[in-house]
Amino acid sequence: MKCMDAGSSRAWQLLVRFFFAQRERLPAAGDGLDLSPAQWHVLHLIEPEQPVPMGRLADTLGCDASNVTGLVDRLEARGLVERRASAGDRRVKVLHLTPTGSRLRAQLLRQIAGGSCRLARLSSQDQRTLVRILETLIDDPR
Amino acid sequence: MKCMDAGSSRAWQLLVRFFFAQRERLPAAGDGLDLSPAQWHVLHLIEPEQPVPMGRLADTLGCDASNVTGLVDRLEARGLVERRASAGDRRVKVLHLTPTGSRLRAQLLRQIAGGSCRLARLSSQDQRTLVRILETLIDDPR
DNA sequence: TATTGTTATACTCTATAACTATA
DNA sequence: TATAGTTATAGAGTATAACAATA
Repeated sequence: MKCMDAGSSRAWQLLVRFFFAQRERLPAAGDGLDLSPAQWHVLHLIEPEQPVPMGRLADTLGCDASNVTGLVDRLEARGLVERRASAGDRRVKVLHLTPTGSRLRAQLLRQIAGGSCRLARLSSQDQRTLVRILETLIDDPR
Repeated sequence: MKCMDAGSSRAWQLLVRFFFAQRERLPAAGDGLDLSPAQWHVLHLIEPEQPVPMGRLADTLGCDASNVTGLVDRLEARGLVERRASAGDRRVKVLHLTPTGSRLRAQLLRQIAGGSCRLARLSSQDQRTLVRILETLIDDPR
């Protein structure tokens, strides 16, 4: 199969290794904030003033809708997000960050930024290239 | 703090998002093999003919020892790994891959290699750059 | 006494299937 | 009928605390 050429295969192997190495450190990142990795991810995905429908969240997370229900239940119980009925289609519920949620998210982003120390050692050019490549990888459908 | 400059912070955020995006897709990778992400990870870590003590596995996974007990219980129930008492210290149990486990692990590695499809769409130059950058990130101590 | 792994317990994450309300 | 979200249920992952066997 042509997707296993040397360059991309090597890059993939490195990404997987880097991914696993960092993954173990991610829960620690949200540790002081009492967030599980999944909650951490959800909070990361909802930007203030930019509400997200639950269905889209399920798509982005790549998990079942029933799962999102529980996830949001817990976040809502902590007063971090709010469900509101969508104006156009009343079956849809959109998620808004509360002020508390917004503040916690900001803390979270600061913690994430703190993890970028290694990346800061890259040259500016490499940083730009990395950003561009990652954007390609993330945006590319499937 | 100087590690929070715009370029590295953006790159880090994208890396984190990419990790999570992949994380949700990992079960799919082991899907045909009926492996959860955690089991996937454990099997990935035990090389044939190179047994691993349970304690070291807990360290590598970054989780509690009690967690490893359950994880290994399920793998052992499927005949993929085997607990054996260590010769030197009989408190320690080392994990060996069974022939079945070894075969499944080989399949797993082939699937991982297949995951490089997205990366194959990058230009050769980008692939080389990505490899170089990732090597820097991984080799750099902490 | 200290360490390795297990057990008991509790909570979160995850999926499937059946259900409700809306379209 | 089809879709968005919920509920019920079950299994896996995770941590803490108490425990057994060994050092």
